[in-house]
Amino acid sequence: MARTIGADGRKTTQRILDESLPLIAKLGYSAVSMRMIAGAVGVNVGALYNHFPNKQNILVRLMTDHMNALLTGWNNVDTTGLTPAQRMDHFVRFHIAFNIPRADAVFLSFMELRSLEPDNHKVIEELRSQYENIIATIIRDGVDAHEFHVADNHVATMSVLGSLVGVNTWYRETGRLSKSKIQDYYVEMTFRALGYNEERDANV
Amino acid sequence: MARTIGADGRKTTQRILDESLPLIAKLGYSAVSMRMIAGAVGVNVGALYNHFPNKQNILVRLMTDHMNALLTGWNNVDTTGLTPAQRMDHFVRFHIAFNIPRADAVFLSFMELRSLEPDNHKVIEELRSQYENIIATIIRDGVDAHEFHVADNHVATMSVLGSLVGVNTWYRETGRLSKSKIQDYYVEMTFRALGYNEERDANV
DNA sequence: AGAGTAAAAGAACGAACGTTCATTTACTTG
DNA sequence: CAAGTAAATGAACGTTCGTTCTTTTACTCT
Repeated sequence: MARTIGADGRKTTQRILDESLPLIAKLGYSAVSMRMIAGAVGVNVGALYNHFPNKQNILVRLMTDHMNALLTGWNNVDTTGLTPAQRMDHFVRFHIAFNIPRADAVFLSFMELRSLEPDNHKVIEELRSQYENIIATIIRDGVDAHEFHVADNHVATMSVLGSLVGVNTWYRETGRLSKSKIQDYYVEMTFRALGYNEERDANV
Repeated sequence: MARTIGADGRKTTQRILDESLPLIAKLGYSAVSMRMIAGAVGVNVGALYNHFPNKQNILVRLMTDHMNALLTGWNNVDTTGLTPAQRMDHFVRFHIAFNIPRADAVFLSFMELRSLEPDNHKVIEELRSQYENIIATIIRDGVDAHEFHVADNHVATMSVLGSLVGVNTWYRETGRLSKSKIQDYYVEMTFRALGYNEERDANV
């Protein structure tokens, strides 16, 4: 056999990404072989190399595509004229809404950094820190505007991010809580953790 | 060559565990070969099989040892006669103090569940949920005692756990903040997130 | 001291790995 | 319709994988 009827390069490239994502998220990058991916796509191993130069490049594409979509997604949220607290409200809801349907990509992007060669690692790490900066900036602005009261900006940023990232580890589509209820709860807890509208200063 | 001078089975077993831990934490279970482990220990590949029946068993030992130490550690914290809020204070400090020096084991125990065969997976998952239950119980008791005010017990549990687990992803020994300052900050933010001593009820 | 066991070396096993390559076939373009 | 390119096959490459096995040596116990 050779080229099959209806074969389309762009479609095959996308299918490789689509099939790789859940495989790598479930089993880990090292545990997924090119033959597994080829099998899931329904193609011979060698054909993968028409679309990606090597295995690592598939992982890199998955990660950069996800991180870029995440940052672009937030950029498309209109926050002009909003107070820091209102921006945080929007951010928490955005993060949850964006990440829940992308559990595999989220997991992979946070977990498989260690599988990347140094140069690729740098690229992804940079995108990742841009996302952290979004939170850090909102918190700083909120503190400056006396809406938030935190003992330490960095610890607050990391605590908020950790709490949000954790949603993906336990949320199940079929669960008891709707997505919008979860958003409400997380906004509430985030605001509390950040000392929103407290009279007193942080007593630490 | 054969048996080396001074070779001691129990010591070698422990060395295998000690060397495997950072390797697997850094590279992932699948990416670490038995030859790498043997090399780190300073022993031939075949010798590993005098101490562990197979590769997976090394991972299982690392995980069970860690989870058991974690649960035992908390059991050894005396909380008799304490209010739920005081227990939470102790718990947050315990979690941070225990986990920071064990970053590799923490990471591995949460991340390599997917590398376990079903039976082993079940065992570790059970230990893991025991730990979640500690938090859930304190929160429930605190709500019953009107010390905490949360909209949803489970979401609150997961948010607190996520925020705490995240410490390990950013804490560095050489960082700006001492361990005890971090404990103070996290206790404060956890209490706030749980609506500690609020007059009003949760307004969600 | 001699017998039995514990702990290592080191070679070897087949299977699976990522990758390459020649080849074949389908599509596109002039 | 012919020439060139895109996209696949399937076999093969050299490595590395987890694991097994035989052999050798160090220690322990009577």
